[in-house]
Amino acid sequence: MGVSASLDRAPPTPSYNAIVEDDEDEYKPEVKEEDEEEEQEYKPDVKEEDESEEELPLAARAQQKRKIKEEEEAEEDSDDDVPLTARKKPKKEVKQEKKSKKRRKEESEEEYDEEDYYEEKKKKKSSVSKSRTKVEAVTPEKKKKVKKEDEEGEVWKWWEEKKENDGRKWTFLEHKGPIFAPPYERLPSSVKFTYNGQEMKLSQDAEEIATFYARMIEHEYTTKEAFNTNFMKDWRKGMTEKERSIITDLSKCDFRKMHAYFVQKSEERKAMSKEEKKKIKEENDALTTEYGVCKIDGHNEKIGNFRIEPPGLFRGRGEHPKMGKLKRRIQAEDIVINCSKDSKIPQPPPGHKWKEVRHDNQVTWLASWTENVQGQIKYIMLNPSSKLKGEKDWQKYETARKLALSIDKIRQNYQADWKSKEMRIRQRAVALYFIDKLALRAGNEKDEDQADTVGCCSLRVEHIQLHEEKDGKPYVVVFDFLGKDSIRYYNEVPVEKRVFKNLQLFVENKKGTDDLFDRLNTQVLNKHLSELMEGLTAKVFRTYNASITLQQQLEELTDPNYSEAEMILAYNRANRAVAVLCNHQRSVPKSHDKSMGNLKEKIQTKKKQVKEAERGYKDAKKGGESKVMVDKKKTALDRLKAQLLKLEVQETDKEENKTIALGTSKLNYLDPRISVAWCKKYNVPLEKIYNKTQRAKFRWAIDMAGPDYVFVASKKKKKKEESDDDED
DNA sequence: CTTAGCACTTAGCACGACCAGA
DNA sequence: TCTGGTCGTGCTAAGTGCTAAG
Repeated sequence: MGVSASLDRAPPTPSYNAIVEDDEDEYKPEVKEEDEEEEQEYKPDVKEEDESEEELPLAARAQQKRKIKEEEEAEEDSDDDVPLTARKKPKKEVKQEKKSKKRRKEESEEEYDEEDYYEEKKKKKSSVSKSRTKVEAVTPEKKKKVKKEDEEGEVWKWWEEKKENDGRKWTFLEHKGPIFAPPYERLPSSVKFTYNGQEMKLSQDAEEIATFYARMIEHEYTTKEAFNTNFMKDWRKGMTEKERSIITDLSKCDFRKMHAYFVQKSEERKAMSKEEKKKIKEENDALTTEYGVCKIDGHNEKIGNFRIEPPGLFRGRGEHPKMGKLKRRIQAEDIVINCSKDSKIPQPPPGHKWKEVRHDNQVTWLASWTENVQGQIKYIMLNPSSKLKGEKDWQKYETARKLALSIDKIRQNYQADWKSKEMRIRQRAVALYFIDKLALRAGNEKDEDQADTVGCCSLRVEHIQLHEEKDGKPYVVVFDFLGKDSIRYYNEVPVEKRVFKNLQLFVENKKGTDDLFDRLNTQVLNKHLSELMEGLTAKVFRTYNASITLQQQLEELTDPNYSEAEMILAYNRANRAVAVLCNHQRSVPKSHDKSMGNLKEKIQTKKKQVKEAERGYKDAKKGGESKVMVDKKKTALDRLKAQLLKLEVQETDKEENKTIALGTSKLNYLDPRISVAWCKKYNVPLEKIYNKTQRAKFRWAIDMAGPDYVFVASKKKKKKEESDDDED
């Protein structure tokens, strides 16, 4: 099966036969008139271009360009080379409680015409791919087995089953609905709130909202103006007429008693006896067993979040304009339930009704509600260990692997586009280059009422600096912007001259607050990408580059003779390379310095011990002690040395990990089969790499990948595929 | 087309359970 | 047994990207 042999256990994505050899012309790079010589640049008639005017001093060139630009602008509306923003309409009003249309297709979906077709296909396929799971092989009584298997926590090997490709996500779904936040309990009357020094008994609603704030007064959120303003506004809405007339100034509110009360409460909780804690845990487990599991297509699967978010104050990240707003309590009346028609419909709490019960098997969620702060829909969905999530995950990595097959082409393609005469194409090409090289996020447009963060397509001029030369390197672009979650991205990147010149062009005559890529947005980019490869979007590059980096790094950093500790350090380093690439950060753990100090101390002590042991050993040897004695000392010395090494490794690891979060990439970007294969190949226990949750999530990969699995075969080795069958 | 709505993935942080060393 | 620290887990915000509506 040639190239796709290593992919052939990959049902999720259709049509791998489309992928052929690297150099196959799969898509038409619409590069017009490609020029052979570097400098023999295609000359756009009106537009400026970059290289061929090399000789002109920069300033002169700039002027020239500016002039052209002006002309260009003068007749802008006639061509399609118009900044996208110019077409954009002003921001829409904030829609809080939009009535959503309920016209759904779910009623009709029971009978699909294609059904038979898929049945057919399934039958044909199943003779080949039907799994030989021990469980299933023995009994044809699948149903019975299944029940047993789930009770005992055995594995549903869905990845060995044929995947349907209609949009249907399930055929049977039954669950108990969500768990609601516990009702508000009033404060004991001994806990006083004072306003302007005056004791005040608050109404229930006002008190509840006050407690949300009181819990947070130690947090730096409460020092932010936006937080306080938003809170005050929403709090006042929850007050009675009378309260509202009195409480007008947050700074006159004294929440300290309330705060102290909660601190005390939490200490009491901590101080509970073993038995009490156990009892609570058991009650909790019981709830989890009842509500945390659903029945889907003959299997029990865990639900991810079956508890409704409790009311509280919205905590946005970064400078979120809505921070401090009240997140109101969710009732059954807010909840839409999704389940099978023929399932036991979940019961709303006594005296309540669901907002709606629907039976939409085109979606994966079990329940949803609209949150009031941002007007977004929240969902209750399955746990990552579920088939529905796992299959999607698997498919994601298969798409990334597929990208590997055409990445060379795509790179050539966008490099050629750097010279395009069309501005929008150049912008697209440079943006794509960043996405590919730097693993930037796509960068969708955002509303004003969210924190000001950007991704690639939404970069603004103020987010980059261009240096003809920096620290001895030519053509350096300095990126400095806030990305997702307001995490800062700072990077100094030497780029190709062409890219640099293009950027100078994009920046020209723009204010810092103007879009860098004014003729590009994510839809345009993704449209283009989907033409290059089926299923290709901007985010695939992140997955691809993350996974391939891990594979390469592992290859590079692993020495088969390593001890287990060294193996793990090697793995973490490879993982870290990816985390750095993807800019996955974390705040330095509070205890970092301290625990680092402890570690260092330990190392010192251990060093001393090693020295002593060394001396002891030498003395024994010289002193002509018995062979047994000498050997004993030698063993002791070796053990100490090993311990020291382990500590030192730990130290390195810890220091390097200070501000880098490994978890995110491990969970979301790294094809788990790479890690599994590596573990199997070098006999590293998988538990050292993946904890229990992670192993559950990646069960499919653990089962599937053998020691020889490769994410992508290294270049020009794609012929000998048969051996890459990762069976078992 | 553009835009809004929707579904789903990706993200860092807080907190509590648990564990190793004093 | 206590304590300090680490780690796992839950939580929920914040992204991406597709599609239907306007």
